[in-house]
Amino acid sequence: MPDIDQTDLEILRLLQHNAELTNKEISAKLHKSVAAVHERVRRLKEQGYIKRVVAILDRKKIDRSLIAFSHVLLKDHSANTLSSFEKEVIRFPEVMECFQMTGTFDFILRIATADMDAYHVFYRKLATLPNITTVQSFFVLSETKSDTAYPL
Amino acid sequence: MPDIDQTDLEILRLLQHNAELTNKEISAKLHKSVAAVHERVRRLKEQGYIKRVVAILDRKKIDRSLIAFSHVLLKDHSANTLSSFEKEVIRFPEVMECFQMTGTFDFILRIATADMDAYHVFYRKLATLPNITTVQSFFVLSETKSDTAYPL
DNA sequence: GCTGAAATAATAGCGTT
DNA sequence: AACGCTATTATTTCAGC
Repeated sequence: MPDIDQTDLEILRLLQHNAELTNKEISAKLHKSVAAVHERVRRLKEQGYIKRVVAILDRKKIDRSLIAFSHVLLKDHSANTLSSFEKEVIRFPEVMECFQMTGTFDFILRIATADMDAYHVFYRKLATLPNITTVQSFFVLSETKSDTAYPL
Repeated sequence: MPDIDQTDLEILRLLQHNAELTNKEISAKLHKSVAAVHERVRRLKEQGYIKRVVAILDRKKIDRSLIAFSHVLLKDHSANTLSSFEKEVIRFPEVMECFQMTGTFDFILRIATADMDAYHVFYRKLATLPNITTVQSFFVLSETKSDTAYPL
C-alpha cells in the first residue's frame, strides 16, 4: 500500500461495509470537509483500490439456496488443458468462483444453485468437459460467516 | 421469488454489477420513470432482496495476495463443539468466510492473508482451538473467476 | 403502480490557502 | 491536501391518474 494513508484506509473500511454512505456522512465521521472526502474517494476509485460498487443480494430470496464447492482434478496440466478448462467453466452460470489451486486437485469451484436437482444438472454438464479426471462435491450446510470486506 | 417481476429482476441484475448507476440511468434502460425505479429499488431493499451495497476492493492492492481454503475436521459434532468452534473462528480477521459442510470434513474456511508467513501465523492460531482434529490447507494459484453477482 | 414536477440533498468542479 | 463556494445532478416526496 504505497500511496494511501490512514484516512484513505478509514474510507475504504467504511465503504466496504456500506457504500451508500454519502460523502457528507463520511466527512462527519472523519472530521474532514466533504470536498476532501470526495477527492479521496475519486482517487481510490481511479487508482483501483475500489474496483467496483455492487449490490449484495440475499441468495435465498433469489432461489440460490444450495452452495457447493467442487474440487476438480484434470488429466494433465498442459497449458492447453488448463486454459481450455478455465475458458469453458467460467461460462456456466452456476459457477460463481473458480480458483486454480496448489495441491491434490487443480480447481475449486464455488457453485450456487436452487437445489440439489439443479446441482445435479450442473454436475453432468461439468463432467462432460474434456480432460476432467474427477469432480468431488461438498455441500454447504450452513453459512457461519460470509464477508466481502477485508479488515484494514 | 413470490413478489417481484421482470422489471425488478432487471434492476437487481444491473445493481449487482454496478450499484453506482443512478435511478435516471436505470430508468432510461428500462423505459420507466425515475420515480418508478426509485420506488422499486426502495422496495427491493426494504424486502431484503438487496441486503447491502458495498465497495469491492482490489485485494492485491491492500496486501491480501494469498487466498487459502482450509478444511477443518472436528473431534466430535456435539452442538457445543460446533457452536464454540464457529464462535471462535469468525473472530479471526483472516477468515473471510466459514461454511459448515456435509461430507468428509466439517468446515471450509476461506482465508485472506498477505503471504505464506501470515497464513502460517493464522494456521497456528487456528490449530490451537479446542476439538480440532485436522486442518488441511489449499492455496490459490490464480483466480479464474470471482463474482458476487448471481445470474438472474 | 406509474407519471411529472417541485423540493431537498448530494456530487462535481474551481479558486484559494 | 484541504477548504468553502457554486453549479450541476440526483434523490425524494407528492398530487393526480
